[in-house]
This record gives sequence, structure tokens and C-alpha cells, in this order.
Amino acid sequence: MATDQLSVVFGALADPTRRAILARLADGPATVNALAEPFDMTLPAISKHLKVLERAGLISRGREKQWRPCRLEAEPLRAATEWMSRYREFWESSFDKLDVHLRGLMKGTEQ
Amino acid sequence: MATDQLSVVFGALADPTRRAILARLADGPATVNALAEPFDMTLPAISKHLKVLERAGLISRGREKQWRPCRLEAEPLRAATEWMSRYREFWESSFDKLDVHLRGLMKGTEQ
DNA sequence: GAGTTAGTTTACCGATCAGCTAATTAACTG
DNA sequence: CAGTTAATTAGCTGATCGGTAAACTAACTC
Repeated sequence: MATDQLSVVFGALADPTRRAILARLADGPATVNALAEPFDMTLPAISKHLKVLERAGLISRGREKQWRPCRLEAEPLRAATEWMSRYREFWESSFDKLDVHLRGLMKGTEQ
Repeated sequence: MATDQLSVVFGALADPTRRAILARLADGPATVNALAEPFDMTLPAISKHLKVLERAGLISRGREKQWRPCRLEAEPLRAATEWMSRYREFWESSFDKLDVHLRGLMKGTEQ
């Protein structure tokens, strides 16, 4: 996968297990075992998913005794949302959609 | 990659070439060759990227003489944005961030 | 029909991904 | 210290990804 920030974030979100982990963390920090519990998957697999999320900046990890609690870091989602917001006008209404389309045509013909 | 709609959309966005193609299509429909022009990449490579975008529902393709014009279909971005909006409160302000964190702790201790 | 333009398909390649098992590290507990 | 709990690392596998070159299809043009 590409290594630019946006690609890494979108890539991290492109997996239902990882999205579910983020959803769980929205309720507060959790240990790796707690995060793994709902999934029919080994702990190393979860550990890898967490590493992907960490690389994307979507979680951070602490140290507390023998636990490494994970916490949600939503900041990268701001950049991702901002990128998508550029296209908002295209889905907000069919009117906008037509409007944008016509503007595109006008630009193409230099009028 | 997982085959659920959200994963396919996020996966399609996790590549700078594909995001650039979408940006180009925001200015209006374009042929495959026109889309390929800015990239130092062969046509089959672009063709594959377009297939990924099409599978995600982010573009549609027509037929006009010997051309297959691509057009932006931003609707899937609505669902993606909606999914992310759940986390908006986590990045909007540090106050909200603290607030949400405290709510999480309270939930954890059953108070 | 021959040639050209637009694009896709096929087959291949090396790299990365998502999962597993087994082994290892780190910290607590008796 | 021995044992347990929490989590990571290492090494393997099969599948997918992103790219290529070569061959092919489809439609237009002379």
C-alpha cells in the first residue's frame, strides 16, 4: 500500500474488524485481550490489526502494569473527512449533482 | 480485502492514484486515456484502478463510439462520511475529547 | 479490407496482507 | 524462584495488490 498519510488511514479503515475495534474504543480505552474478545480470531491477528491502526495514528497505546491499554485517536479521521467533503456537493442532492456536472461541461468548453 | 461495501469503498480510497482519478472526475467525465495521461503508468494499470473504483460504486462508465467515458459517482462517499461522523466529537475539540473520555471511564466503573 | 485509436484481458511478477501456530518477552503473584 | 497472565515476535501459508508486456476486442477511418 502507498505510505502517504491519507492512504494509510483509508487502508486501516478498509477492514471490518479494525472498524469494529475503533467502535469499541469509542466507549473508552481497552486492553488487547478485551478488544480481541468479540472476534473469532487469535490474539496475534488482533495484535497485527492494532499495529495497522497505530501506524495510521488512529489509536495510541499506553503501559499500565502488564497491560497495554489502547485508546482512540480520531484526529486522522478529520483529514479523511475533509478530503471526502470536497465531494459532498456531488451526493447531497440530484440538483447539485446536475449543477456540478454542467459546470464541468462549461469548463470543458471554455465558456 | 473484505467484501462489505464500506471496506470496498475505503479500500478504493487507499491509493493516491485512485484518489487523483476521482479528483479529476470531479471536473467532469473523462475517457480512460485522458485519465491515464497525468500518470507515469501503463494503460492496463489505470484500467485496473478504474475497475476497483467501479466495484466500489465510485465511478460509472458509459459507451460513446469507441470511448468508455468515466463519471464520478460520489454516493458511496456519503455512507463512508456517515460512518466517520460518529467519531467527529472525538476530534472537534480537546474539550469534547476529554468529555468523551470521562464518559468512557464512568461507563467502565458503572457509575 | 487495411490501418488506427481506445480500451480490456491474460499471464506473469514481486510485495504486501490476513490469518495461523509456536516461541518469546514482560510483568505480576504465590 | 516457579507459575500465570498479557501481549508481541517470528516464521509460515495462501490470497490479494499493483504493476508490467503482450495479445486481443471494438469501433472508427481511409
